[in-house]
Amino acid sequence: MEGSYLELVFDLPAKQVFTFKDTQGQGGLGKRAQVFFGKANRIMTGYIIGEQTVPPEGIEQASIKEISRIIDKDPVFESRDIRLAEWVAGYYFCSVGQALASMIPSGRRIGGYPSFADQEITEVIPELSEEQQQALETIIDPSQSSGLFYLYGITGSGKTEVFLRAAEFMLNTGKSVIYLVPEISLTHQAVEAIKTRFGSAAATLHSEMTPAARFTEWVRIKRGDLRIVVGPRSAVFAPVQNLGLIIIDEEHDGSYKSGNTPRYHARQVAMRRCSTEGARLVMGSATPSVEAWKLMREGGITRLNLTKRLSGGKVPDIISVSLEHTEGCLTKELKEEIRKTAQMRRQTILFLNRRGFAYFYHCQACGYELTCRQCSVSLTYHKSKNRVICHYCGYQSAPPGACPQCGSLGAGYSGFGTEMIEEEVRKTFPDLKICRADADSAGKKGSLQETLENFKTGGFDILLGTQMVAKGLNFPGVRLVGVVLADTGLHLPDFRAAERTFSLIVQVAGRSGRYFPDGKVIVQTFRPQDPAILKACSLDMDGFFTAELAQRKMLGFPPYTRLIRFTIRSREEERAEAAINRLASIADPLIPPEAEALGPAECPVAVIAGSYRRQLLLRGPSMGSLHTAAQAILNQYEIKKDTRVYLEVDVDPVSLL
DNA sequence: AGCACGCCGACT
DNA sequence: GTCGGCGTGCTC
Repeated sequence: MEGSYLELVFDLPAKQVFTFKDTQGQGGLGKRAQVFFGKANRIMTGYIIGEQTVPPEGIEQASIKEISRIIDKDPVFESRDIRLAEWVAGYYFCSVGQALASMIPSGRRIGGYPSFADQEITEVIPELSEEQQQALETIIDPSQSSGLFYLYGITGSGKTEVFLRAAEFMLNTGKSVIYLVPEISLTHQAVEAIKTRFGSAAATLHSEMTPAARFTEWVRIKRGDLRIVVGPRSAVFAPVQNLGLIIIDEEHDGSYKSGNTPRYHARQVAMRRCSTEGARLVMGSATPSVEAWKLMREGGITRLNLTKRLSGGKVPDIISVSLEHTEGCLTKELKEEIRKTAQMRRQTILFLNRRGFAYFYHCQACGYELTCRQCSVSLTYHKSKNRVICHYCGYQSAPPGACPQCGSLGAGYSGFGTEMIEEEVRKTFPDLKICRADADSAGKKGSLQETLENFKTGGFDILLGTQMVAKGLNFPGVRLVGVVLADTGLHLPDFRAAERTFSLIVQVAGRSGRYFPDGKVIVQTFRPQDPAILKACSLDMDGFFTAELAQRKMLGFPPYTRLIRFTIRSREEERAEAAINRLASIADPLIPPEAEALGPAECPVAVIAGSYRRQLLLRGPSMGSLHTAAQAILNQYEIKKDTRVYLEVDVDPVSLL
C-alpha cells in the first residue's frame, strides 16, 4: 500500500520532520493530522509534507507512532503552498511547521483590532480620469515586461479605484486577486467597498473574525468560490487558484512586517508569490517607503503617477511651529487655533504620534542634539547608569553637563507622555469637551467605536489620539489637526526615524485636506529646521527622498545595505550578556569580508517585561552572503544552547526597536 | 515550545 | 531520607 508513512512538521521551533504510520490510509500531502506527540503524548496538529512507502532510516521502527486522526478530508495545502512555506522558513530562519501554521487561519491564535465606525457606502462607480485610465492600462497591459507597479499619488487621487478596476480586469480573465491593506484600515468600510463592488466573489479575512469563520472563508477561497481576497498581512498567503494580481495598499505601512515568528514581510512574500506564480504586483501609497522610491527611481518598479485630486479638495495649510521657549506642550499658535476652531463650532484633532518613552537630549538654546557619530541615531539616556548609549554600535559616554555646541546649561533630557498632554489640554480648555482614542482607552470592545462615533456627531470638541486616528480622519466637522510633537519619531534610535516622521506628517496633512477643504495643520516641533519636518510641511517629496537616500547611502543603511538582526532575551542580565558575547564571537570569523557586525549592544528598549535584551546586527551590501553567514552563525550557536536565553533572528528588520 | 528525566541542596 | 529547583535533551 502506498503512502503508509507520513512526514509531518509541527508549529514548533524544532526544524525536524517526523514520520508517522498511516494505517487507515487517509493521509495525503497537505492535510493536517492529529498525533500523540512526545513522551507526554500530548495531542498535536501536524502538517503532512511528505509521503513514504518505506520507513525512515536511522530510527527504530518500533518508535514510529501511528497517526491518531486525519483532520482534513481534502488537503488544506497544495505543493505550491508547501514550497512557499519552505521558502519562508529558509529566508526567515523558522521551521516549515511555523511557516505553515502562520499561513492557515486557526493555525494559531490571533488577536482582534479595534476598528472605526462604518461609513455610508457610495455605490456609484466613478469614471476614470485620464491619469487613472493610463495607470490601469499599464498595469493590465500583457506586453509589459515588468510585473511590478507602483501607484504613487496623493490621498484622494483615486488609487483605490484603479486598484478595483485592475482587480476587476483580472477577475474577468479568470484570475484571482489578493488585496492587502494595513491592519488598522481593515475596517468595515474598506471591506464593504469591495463587497459591494465584487459581491459574493469577495472574501475577507478580518482580524476580528473568529478563527473558525476565517477558516470557512479560506476553504471557499481554496475551492475557487471566492476569487478576490481582502485582508491584512497574512492574506498574502491566501490559497487562491490562478493568482493574477496582488495589490498592496499603503505600501509604506509597518504592519506588513510580522512582529512574530516567522517575521516575514508581506511585500517580500508577495514578490516571491508573484514571481513563482506569474502574477503582477501593484503597490500604492502617497508616501512610499524609501526602498520603493529607490526601486522606482532605478526603474525596477514601474511608477504610475496620480497627480490630481478628484474631489477638488485642497491640500490644507501646513505650518510648523517651534516648541522652543514654550512652557508645557502647547504652543501659543496651536492654542489660538484651537480656540478659534471652537468658536467656529468646529473640531480639533490632536495627534500624539508615539508614546514619549524615549528621553532625548536636546539644547533649549540652540536645538543641538546628541547623536552617535557612527550611526547618526539619537543617543538614549540611561538614568540608572547616568550614561548616554548608542543602541546600534554600543558606543557610550557620560552625558554632557552643558550643550557641546553653544555651552548653554539649558540642555538636557525631555519628552512628553500622553497623560501629560491630556492634562495640559484639559487645564487650558476647561470649557471644551475632550476625548481620547488610543490603544489604552480602547480597552473594552465597543468603547473606541463609541468615542469616535460620539466625536463625529459633535459630542466632543477635541479628540486626542495616536496612530490609529490617522487613518480615520474622515470627520467632516474637523477643521484643525495638531501634531503635538512631530519629533518624537525623530528621536527614536532608528535609522528609519526621519522616514516615519516625514510619512506621518504627509499622511495627516493629506487626509485632513481631503475631508475638510478649509483644513489647517499645525506641526509642533523642537526642530523646525529639521529637513524631514521642513520637507513634509512643504510636501517636497522629491527633496525628502533624495536627501534621505543620500543619507542612507553615506551611513550604509538600507536600501543600500541589508540587515539581519539577532536579539537575545533573558530574565537575567548576566545570561543575556554572556549569550550575546558568545554569539558575537561565533559571528566574528564567519562574517564575509564585505559585511560587518554592529554591536553587540543593548537593544534600544533594553528591558521589556522583565527580560533583558541585547542585539547584534549583521550588515552587508547584499542578502546572499549575509544570509549564508547568519545561517552558519545560528548553526554554531545552537550546538550548545544557553538556558533561559532566547534568540530571535529578524531578516530585514523594519524597526530596530 | 513543552515536557520529562536527572542531578544537587535544604527541609518535614 | 525526599521534595523541588533548574539544566539538558528529545519529540517519529
